[in-house]
Amino acid sequence: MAKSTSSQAAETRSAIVAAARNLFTERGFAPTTVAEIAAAAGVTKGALFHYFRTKDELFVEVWRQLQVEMDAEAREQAIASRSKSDPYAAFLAGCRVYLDWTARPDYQRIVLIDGPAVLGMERWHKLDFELGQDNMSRGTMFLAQRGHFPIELAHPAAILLQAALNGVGFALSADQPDITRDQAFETFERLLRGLH
Amino acid sequence: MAKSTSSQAAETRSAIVAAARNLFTERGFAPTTVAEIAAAAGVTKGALFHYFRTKDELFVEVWRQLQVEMDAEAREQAIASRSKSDPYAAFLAGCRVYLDWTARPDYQRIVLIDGPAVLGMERWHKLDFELGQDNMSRGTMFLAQRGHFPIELAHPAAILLQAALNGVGFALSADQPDITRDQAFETFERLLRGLH
DNA sequence: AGATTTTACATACCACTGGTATGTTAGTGC
DNA sequence: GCACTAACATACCAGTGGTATGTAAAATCT
Repeated sequence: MAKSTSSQAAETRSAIVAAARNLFTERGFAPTTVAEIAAAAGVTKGALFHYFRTKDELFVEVWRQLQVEMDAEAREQAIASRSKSDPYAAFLAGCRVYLDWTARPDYQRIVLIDGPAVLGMERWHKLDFELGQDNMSRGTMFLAQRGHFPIELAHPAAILLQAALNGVGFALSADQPDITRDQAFETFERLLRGLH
Repeated sequence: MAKSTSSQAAETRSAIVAAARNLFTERGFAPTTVAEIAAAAGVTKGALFHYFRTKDELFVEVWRQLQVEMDAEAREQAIASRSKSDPYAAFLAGCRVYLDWTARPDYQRIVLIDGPAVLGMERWHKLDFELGQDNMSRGTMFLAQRGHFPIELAHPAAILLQAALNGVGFALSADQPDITRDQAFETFERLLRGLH
């Protein structure tokens, strides 16, 4: 009794991804079993392994989905905040969106915590920094060009700043109220402007 | 044929921890089996589970060991670099030591990558920030007191800066030579001084 | 429009994993 | 010397990711 049309098949597939995303968020990658994922998606393990050769491969798909969503929103907000009076307002808006995402439990657990552990450092570095590092580097490059901070430090600065945003998400989502989102972003902005 | 004296027992225990540390560094937490660890330590699984109730518990011990070593070296260097002309030279020296550790493969894999995934966010946050965040906060607090940046941002700044150092270790240990250790630290210093 | 191949799953099964239960032997206090 | 415990070894188990195999429907070919 195979599902007939290919659109139904696509539905099945995305149901699996959605179920995996929920369970990975709630309980993390390792403690979540593929049987649970299949059950939550309303299919059997056979179906799951038909679409994904391994549990890791399914994880990568979920990981990618989150990154793409985040990136889309960041770009959207960056474009919306474009202004001629403050040429890097757009860049700053993108950073703000990214900061918000780092505080989201799904993004945090899947992308920031389990991501490096499952993918391994080399794949994670390649994928993650490909996506975010580029935007950040453009921002620091802009600052270097008009401030008096050396242009060869633009890339190192981008690395440091993106890592700072990654880490602050952990602090924000921890229940302890020793830091607010606005404080975090204000500090980030000061660090940025402090460069030039 | 139980090992007799308690000193021999301590040796066995530390052999297990050392073997685990090596294997966790080389292959990561999940792919390393307890049987491998026991074999590498020259004992059986029974011995391992005699000392550690669970694989996680063994991991925590390894994790702690690394953190303690790092902290000891940072403190040592900080004290050695104390000077009256530059009152926060000691703080900076500690940061430098920490940066070096974030680029080490064992510290990176065990503490920074697998740590959050295995411990979970809440335990990780508690343990890690207990150890490292405190030092960093003292440094930013010092800066806040004599610069013109608001003291309520000292703690957020500490969080951002430590995360920045965490992240830069990844970039440094990746084979790509787009950033050097000195560039990274110079940039970090600029960010620090930019605060006030 | 029948035959053939491919897709989309379900079912049954397997090797291996972390963990447990149960030995067994040497030391320790009395 | 005798109970008791610490320090392991051995045997075993439930659950896990993954595979091999089966099967019905859809797509494709002739």
